[in-house]
Amino acid sequence: MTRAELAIDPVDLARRLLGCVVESRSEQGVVRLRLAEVEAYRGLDDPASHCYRGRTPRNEVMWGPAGHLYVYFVYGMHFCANIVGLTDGQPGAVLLRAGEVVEGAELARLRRPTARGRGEVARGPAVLTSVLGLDRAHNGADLTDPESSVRLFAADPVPEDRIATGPRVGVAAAMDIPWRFWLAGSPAVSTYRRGGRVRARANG
DNA sequence: CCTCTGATGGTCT
DNA sequence: GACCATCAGAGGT
Repeated sequence: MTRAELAIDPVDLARRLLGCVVESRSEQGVVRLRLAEVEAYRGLDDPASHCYRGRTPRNEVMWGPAGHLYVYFVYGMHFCANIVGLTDGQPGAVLLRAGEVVEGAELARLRRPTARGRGEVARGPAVLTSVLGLDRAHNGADLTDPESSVRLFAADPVPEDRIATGPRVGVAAAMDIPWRFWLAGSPAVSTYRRGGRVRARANG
């Protein structure tokens, strides 16, 4: 995808990214996955965002430009990947939470031998990130660069009635903001309740 | 089916 | 030193 296509409000970008394909190439091979679940983190007034308390070395990439990867380390052992959207003076990105593996299931399984889904799906942001083989070395990677080892490919926009929404997962703040989006009925999106905090409903 | 917990270290106050 | 945008496995409050 082009930078212009990605330089939009992160909440709109989250919806736009559903169905799009992320490709990761390495010496091990190629994994491509179709995004099925994402979350938007936008602006200085979003208490769940890493940027809520201002610009720091960690969140630097979130301040733009659009189309770059923001990869962060969490819980002492996992990485999560985001795609930066329009910043326009405000930081913003979309967390990649789940996807269907459309190519490289064998490699995906090799990278996550114990993950649910047996390599055909990547459920959860840390699983998705490791299935793509991404870590801190990929922080800041340009997804719009044809030479990049990580790229993003557009899909036809998903019809509104195929998109479900709900509160973001694992955040204590802003539980009332429904900035989690997923493909209704996708096998990559777990219906498993996490800590009784997940509440959502498909629109169609 | 469900809920709870240990693992493990970077980041910021 | 508290707080994590988590995962997978264990065990039944």
